[in-house]
Amino acid sequence: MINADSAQVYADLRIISARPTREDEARAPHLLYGYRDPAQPCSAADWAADARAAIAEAQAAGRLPILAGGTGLYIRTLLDGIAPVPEIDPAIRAAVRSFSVLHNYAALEQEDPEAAARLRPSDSTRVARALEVVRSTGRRLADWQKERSGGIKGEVELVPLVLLPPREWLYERCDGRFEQMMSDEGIAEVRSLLARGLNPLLPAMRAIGVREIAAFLGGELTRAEALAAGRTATRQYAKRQYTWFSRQPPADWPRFTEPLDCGGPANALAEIHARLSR
RNA sequence: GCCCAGGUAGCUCAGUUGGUAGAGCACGUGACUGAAAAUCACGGUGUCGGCGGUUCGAUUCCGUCCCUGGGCA
Repeated sequence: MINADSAQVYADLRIISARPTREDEARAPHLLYGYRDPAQPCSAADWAADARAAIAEAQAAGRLPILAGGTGLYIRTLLDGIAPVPEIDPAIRAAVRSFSVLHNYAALEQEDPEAAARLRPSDSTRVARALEVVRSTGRRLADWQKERSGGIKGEVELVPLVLLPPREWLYERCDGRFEQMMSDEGIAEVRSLLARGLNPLLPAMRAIGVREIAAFLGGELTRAEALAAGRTATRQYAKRQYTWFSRQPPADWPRFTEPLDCGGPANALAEIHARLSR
């Protein structure tokens, strides 16, 4: 099993990211789960490189690699590749991220007007990315993006399956899942993560559940408020995944739309087996 | 029982000198090229508590009833 989820890569987030349990992990080798320190953020390209290695490792061992996870950009990067932008100068990155979108957008209009015209002035992540790329590499992001490298789509036999269970069923699961995160173990996990004093902008610090439970621990939210906020955030995230996986993957990837409880996973696996045996 | 305040979107509330109403959040739809559990865009979803009255027209004014909160007994 190879993880394709951007939060499950972080060591400190076993419960908060709903990683496979130790019992699950005992059933088969699991790779790329909890393998990174939250202090070192993982990018889509970082993960894709690790996933390529993990797939090669599985194949060398004569095992069938199964990727599972909900980060669409990661999977796309692995299969289709990504623009070969070099590492960004850390000082430039830190400087860009310390400014407001407003400030960065004004700078982008000067340094890469084409990108500024393409992006929303309020889109802080993309504005910052375009700006750090042009500053650090001296080349516009759009120029880099004319090329994609590292995709393994042509080198592997892919058996994709998109899971799109009924929305109502999914939302009930989201509510139940956040209740589990608000357990003593989940709260303890967030408490020790907070104790590390990491930059709150790091991906692991932004994971759903960390914010809400931190607010509860800090006395800004009651337990009930934190629970409600976490459930809402989980459902909203599920909806974004739903939109991505409904619309972004190629049309010929099969969509599995049944609930995934009580035989659902078995049905999904049967579908995979059926496709593999063809 | 009496007095006061309030009843407007799923929630918290604004507003309409009488011409059927709008913010935030929630919710819905979508975008997505190195932070993606991120970031962003679009959309108002409503017997304005009920019933009567005045009026060309009432969510708005009047009466009455119901409900909620507070106070006095």
